[in-house]
Amino acid sequence: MLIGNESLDLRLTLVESAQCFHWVERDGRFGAVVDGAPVWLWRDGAGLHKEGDCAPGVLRRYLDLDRDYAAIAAEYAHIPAAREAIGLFPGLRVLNQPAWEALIAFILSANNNVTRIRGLVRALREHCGERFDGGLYAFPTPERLADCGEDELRALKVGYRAPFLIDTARRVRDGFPLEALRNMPYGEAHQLLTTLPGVGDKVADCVLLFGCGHAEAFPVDVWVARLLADWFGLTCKSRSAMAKEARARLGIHAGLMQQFLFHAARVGAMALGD
DNA sequence: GCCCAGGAGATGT
DNA sequence: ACATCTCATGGG
Repeated sequence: MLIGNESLDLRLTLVESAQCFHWVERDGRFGAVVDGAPVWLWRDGAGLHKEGDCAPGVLRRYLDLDRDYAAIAAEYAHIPAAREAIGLFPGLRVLNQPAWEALIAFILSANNNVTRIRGLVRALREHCGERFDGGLYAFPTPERLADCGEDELRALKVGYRAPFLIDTARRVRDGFPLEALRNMPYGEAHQLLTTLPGVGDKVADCVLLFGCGHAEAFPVDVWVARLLADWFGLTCKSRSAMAKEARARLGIHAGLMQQFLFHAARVGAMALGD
């Protein structure tokens, strides 16, 4: 079924840009469990297509298809590094994932690399997520993860993050208002998220940007810290101070811009100094 | 062996 | 508020 014909590079957005870690590519299609059902996405000459029970509107929102990225580009056209990064990746969009999935994935991301994060997310899904036809696994539910033992998760090689996953899952199971974060002011939502085990400033910003619709949330990891120093002249500040300054300079869509800059730096598409 | 990876938490000042 | 250390794991 055709779901749209907007500019969207599925591989870049769902896999390569490291904003989520669970989509699989098979025969040129991209699959995952979305909204409780397996979905496969692909593009041909007519546009973007889906196969699966997921409603088209749900996928359009997940893929951020209803946002005007040309308008975002115009917003940042006066900033050379920003303009260059946007121009390099015309098919990149910032996903709207379920907050719970972004939360678990980015707790695993701490002091880790993209390849290994992907492996850990897969191990977690295959160990305690629901299996569907076609070999796709859903994210484990908060209830299921809350009942895991620490040794059980350590056997999946999540290492010291095991208790973070379990304790955060218990907080969510017991009523932490994940869904309310979307409608809170950014600062309040950020502060509340950092009360969860394994969630610091950076992971909180990832959850807000990729899972709660807060486009101003600006995660600062090792790559973004380098790029802010090199391309924007921000140095000698803490990560949180860099994030605050970046939000001030880049405005209400700072986080969207961050994703273009992050990817440009990480894949070496724009040079970083030493 | 060392350093690094989409960092966070504990402890000390 | 800021600096330093440790925390598993795998790849270069």
